Amino acid sequence: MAEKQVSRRTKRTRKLIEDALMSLMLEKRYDKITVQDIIDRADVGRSTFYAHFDGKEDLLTSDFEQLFSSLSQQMDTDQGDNNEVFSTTDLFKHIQAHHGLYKALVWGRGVALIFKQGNIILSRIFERRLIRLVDDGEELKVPIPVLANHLAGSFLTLLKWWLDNNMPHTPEEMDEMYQNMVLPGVWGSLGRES
Amino acid sequence: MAEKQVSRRTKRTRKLIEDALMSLMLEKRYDKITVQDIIDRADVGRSTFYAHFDGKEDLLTSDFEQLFSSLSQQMDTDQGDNNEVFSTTDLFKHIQAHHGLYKALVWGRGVALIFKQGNIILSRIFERRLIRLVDDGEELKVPIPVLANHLAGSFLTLLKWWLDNNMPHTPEEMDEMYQNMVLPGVWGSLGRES
DNA sequence: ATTAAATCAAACAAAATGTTCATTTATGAA
DNA sequence: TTCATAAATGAACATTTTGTTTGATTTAAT
Repeated sequence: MAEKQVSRRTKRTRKLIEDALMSLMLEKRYDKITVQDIIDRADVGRSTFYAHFDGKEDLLTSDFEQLFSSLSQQMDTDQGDNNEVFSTTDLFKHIQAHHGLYKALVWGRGVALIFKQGNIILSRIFERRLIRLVDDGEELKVPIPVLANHLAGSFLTLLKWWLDNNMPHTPEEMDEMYQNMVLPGVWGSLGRES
Repeated sequence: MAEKQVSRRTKRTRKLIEDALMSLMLEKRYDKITVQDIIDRADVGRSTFYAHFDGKEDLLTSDFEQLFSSLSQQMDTDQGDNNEVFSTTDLFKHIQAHHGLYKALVWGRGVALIFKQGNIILSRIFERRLIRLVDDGEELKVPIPVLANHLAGSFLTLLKWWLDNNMPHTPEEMDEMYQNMVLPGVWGSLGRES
């Protein structure tokens, strides 16, 4: 995997631009932000911007993917014992640590991306975990993909609520609520007792 | 409430434009659609468009509000007996009836709007229903607003899955899955047995 | 048939997006 | 430190999209 060779100058510039977008996103809706705004804030030439990104869209996805890939990586190593197959404490912690960033994303067009990309990534993770729990051929009240989708969606919904309300609870408390609301239904749908 | 006096001609034109946007949204992402696209499709003059709407944004919210207001109205009259406080069959039916429209909305920028506006409207409804179920002062594992948010979010997540997968189940089946996944957690969080 | 409202096309101004290029600046390898 | 070169600059430019204005036409209600 040939490490992409990037000069520190390039790295710095990219970071300048990315940070500019983030800071702007805290102030106004993504679709109201122009490229001009970004390069003004980043104090970077117009041509420089286009040398690095194809446009606003590209910039946003770049930011976002970076963020979520570190997260999904963490969740994947982090298997958890059987009692905590669906623990989200670490997720909430990760997000608390980067909450400025996430908050920015949860605003404007960010919501769409979070709910799309985030759902895809999390669903995949939950699906893998669910499959380990059921014997194949087993008849379920709710199909696995729907369950996985539900687990991911519920998490993201709760996450959004948390961020929208300035994180009034600890990650542990949030996880507890999540477990309370979601687990009974999941176990039931799998035909298990909690 | 003086009924707004609109000529049928105006109504027709507005509908032409609204339909044009809908049909375009099935083809490409909302933010890639230009006003030019819309008026070409609607076969309507540029000035006419701006006579009716402030811009694309205005048009979309107009479409959306119209759709969701009829829905929330229906849900509000439709109280349901105690066993079906959280029945969503009618919701799924309503959406099936307008699925072209919803599918369009669930695409591009629509997702953001659905998950924002839709969540607000549904949360309000669920919150009212939840309040009727608990004695005040009662200590809950999960606060009512969080529960309401969860109910709304789970519904919208499931709805999106349904539409994304070309509605492979009947509204009744979808509602059953919804109940299976969501109710046990809600009753548990309220400190009740199902 | 008359009239007022609504639509039209076409031409604008203004804003935002991308591209190009000659010039300057910083980087890292020698 | 030196120096070749990769990267950033900014200013000019073409293009696209937006939103407004005009005055000529069409349409629908009385």
